[in-house]
Amino acid sequence: MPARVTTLKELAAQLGLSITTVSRALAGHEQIALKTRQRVTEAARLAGYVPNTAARTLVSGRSGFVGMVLPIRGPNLVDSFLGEFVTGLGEGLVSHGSDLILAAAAQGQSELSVLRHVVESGRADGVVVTRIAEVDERLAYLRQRNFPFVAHGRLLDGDFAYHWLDTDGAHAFGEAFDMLYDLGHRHFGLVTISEPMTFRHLRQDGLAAAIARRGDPSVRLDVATAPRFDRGARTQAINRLLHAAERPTAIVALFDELALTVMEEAGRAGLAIPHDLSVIGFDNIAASAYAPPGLTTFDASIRQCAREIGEMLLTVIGDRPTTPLTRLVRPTLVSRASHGPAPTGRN
Amino acid sequence: MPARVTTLKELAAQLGLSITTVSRALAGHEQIALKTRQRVTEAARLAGYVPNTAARTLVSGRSGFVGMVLPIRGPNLVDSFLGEFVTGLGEGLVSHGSDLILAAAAQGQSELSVLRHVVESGRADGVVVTRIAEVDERLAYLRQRNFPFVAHGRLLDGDFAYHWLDTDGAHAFGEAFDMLYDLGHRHFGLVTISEPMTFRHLRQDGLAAAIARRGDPSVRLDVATAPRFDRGARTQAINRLLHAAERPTAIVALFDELALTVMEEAGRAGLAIPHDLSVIGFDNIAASAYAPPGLTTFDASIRQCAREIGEMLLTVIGDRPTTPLTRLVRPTLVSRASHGPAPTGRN
DNA sequence: CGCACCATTTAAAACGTTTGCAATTTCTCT
DNA sequence: AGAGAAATTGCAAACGTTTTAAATGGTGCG
Repeated sequence: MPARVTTLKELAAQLGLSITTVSRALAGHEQIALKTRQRVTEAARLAGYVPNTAARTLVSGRSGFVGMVLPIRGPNLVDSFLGEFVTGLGEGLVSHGSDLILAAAAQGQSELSVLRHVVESGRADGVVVTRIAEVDERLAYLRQRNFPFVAHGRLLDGDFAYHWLDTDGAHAFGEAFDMLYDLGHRHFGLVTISEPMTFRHLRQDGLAAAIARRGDPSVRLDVATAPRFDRGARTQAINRLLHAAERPTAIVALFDELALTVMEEAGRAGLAIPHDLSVIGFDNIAASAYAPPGLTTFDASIRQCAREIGEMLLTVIGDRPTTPLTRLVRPTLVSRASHGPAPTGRN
Repeated sequence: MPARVTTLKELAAQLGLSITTVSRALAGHEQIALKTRQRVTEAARLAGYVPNTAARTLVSGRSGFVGMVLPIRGPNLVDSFLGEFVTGLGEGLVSHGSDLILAAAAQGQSELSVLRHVVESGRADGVVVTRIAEVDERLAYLRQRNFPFVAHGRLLDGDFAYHWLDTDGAHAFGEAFDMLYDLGHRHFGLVTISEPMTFRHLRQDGLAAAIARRGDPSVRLDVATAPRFDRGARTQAINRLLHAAERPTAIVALFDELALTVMEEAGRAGLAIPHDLSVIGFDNIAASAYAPPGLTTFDASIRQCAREIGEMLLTVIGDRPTTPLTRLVRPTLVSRASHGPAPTGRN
């Protein structure tokens, strides 16, 4: 390894040129003689010169970073998409040479305060916001701050324009209903969460809309609700559904974790899947492929979405488009063995 | 929201003080009068002032960031620990207010070049290196560069001192062998990968050592090897093991993904687990709990380890300890239903 | 030979912060 | 009141880069 040249100054001294010329040569300015440019580039390469990020950021106002807040939840709660999401985001950013900053929000610390810190400190040129709440203070802040961001998810009311990419959960849930209806199911269960996240709303509405479209008054929908991270309450709610006098023949869960719990509890109650009960989830997490008999679910291709989000954000940072970039991604059905025809006789 | 004050200069002007005083007051210097300190702090709070990271980094030489390279592999290959690891790391860093930088290495781009870029650009004060190879150019670079880092994993030969945290895979594999031996197993299979990662070496050595310790010449070990990311070759190697004239009664896999494939292929071959074949994995990924009959494996508590790595790295950055910080974490056995007594009759 | 013009290079300011040292103010004591 | 010490505050440089505006040197032409 050659002697390390840290700074432009050192490189300039070594070449007998001014800092300005070296800087411009490396930036490829036409006004610098081609021969000089080549000489400088070669010397920089040899010296392993990498421009100092802090200095460049300070003068240019661009850090080349994209930020994201990482909420730290209870000791055993890890966002099941984080790995995929971060990989996709990295993939989307790498072509422009941008890096990702993950700023952790400790338990109890508001996500907004961390977000503000990231934004106001100039650490990032833009941010990604995920898991949109029905009333989302982060979006409100970013908007009034006029800071570049892309949301993974939508607000319910389009009261202000912003850039987002969302999974079309409404469509998926409609598709799930139609499929189950065509298999003879009339009595449905929905397992959902109590938190005011917009994706919950959208998926439920998609289900309701599909039911309404069908216009069959014999269709019945029972809903079980529990807080997102309360495993006990979740199990309880699901069991109420499973042990009701009239049990649904098909249960749709807001996401796979819930669907897997449904399958577990159904097994415990002696119900065979899909013979006695059809179950459909959403997200296609790894475990869903392995949980017998294999969960039918929807794949939202998180990594691909995150990649697009990264690319969108780079566009937003670079071009500051005035019309919102929006993208609705339709999830694909992953048909496994947890759904089937409605049971014929009453059990 | 109050009018935004971005800079120290503006804040100083507003308070009728010099930049120096404001800076010192916010830093809590004793030499600034208490009353002034309080007045400044309050004004800063009100104005929502957050110091500019670039400027601070430039002058102090500390960025407050910890870096990590994120290798982008094939479209469907996501590091299964990434989510947990990143969460733990964030958790470890958050108390000191450090953020995490994830620099993606595009497919085909060398991880080292990205690491160099992160280091030389002054983006990070220290880095985390995972998945240590038997000959690891990243470690060599960081060492000669004398740059703070903590490795997740060990080199095989302790030829130079560095800071690391590792999972005691050798111990776990010994434990697995002992348990299976005591259950009557004598013919073992090992499913492993061909890449020269040190964790492979350590785990295999742990197994070999346990076998040697037992000193029973009737113990036999067959090894199936395949490239880490080649699913076809993996299946093939496993099937050679399963369909050998004399089939092992117990298979130990280097990690859960391999163990799950073993269970799948065993099922396909009509073998009942654990009746005909015991399988033990390593890592305790989410799917292992769901894959019937439930994979017995070892939990390495990645999140907790990553958290410790984060804390170690902050110590390394702050104190530059001369003696290496090392920590060997013993994984815990997660006993599920994929292992049992050796089959009595010969099949 | 001198002037204008072009190509190429450079000096200096700026970004926002921290910090060594100096300056100012306030206090204490005689 | 005045000197000296102590407490408090401020000036100015520095970090490494980009960029504006200006300087330098060379060439062709009259």
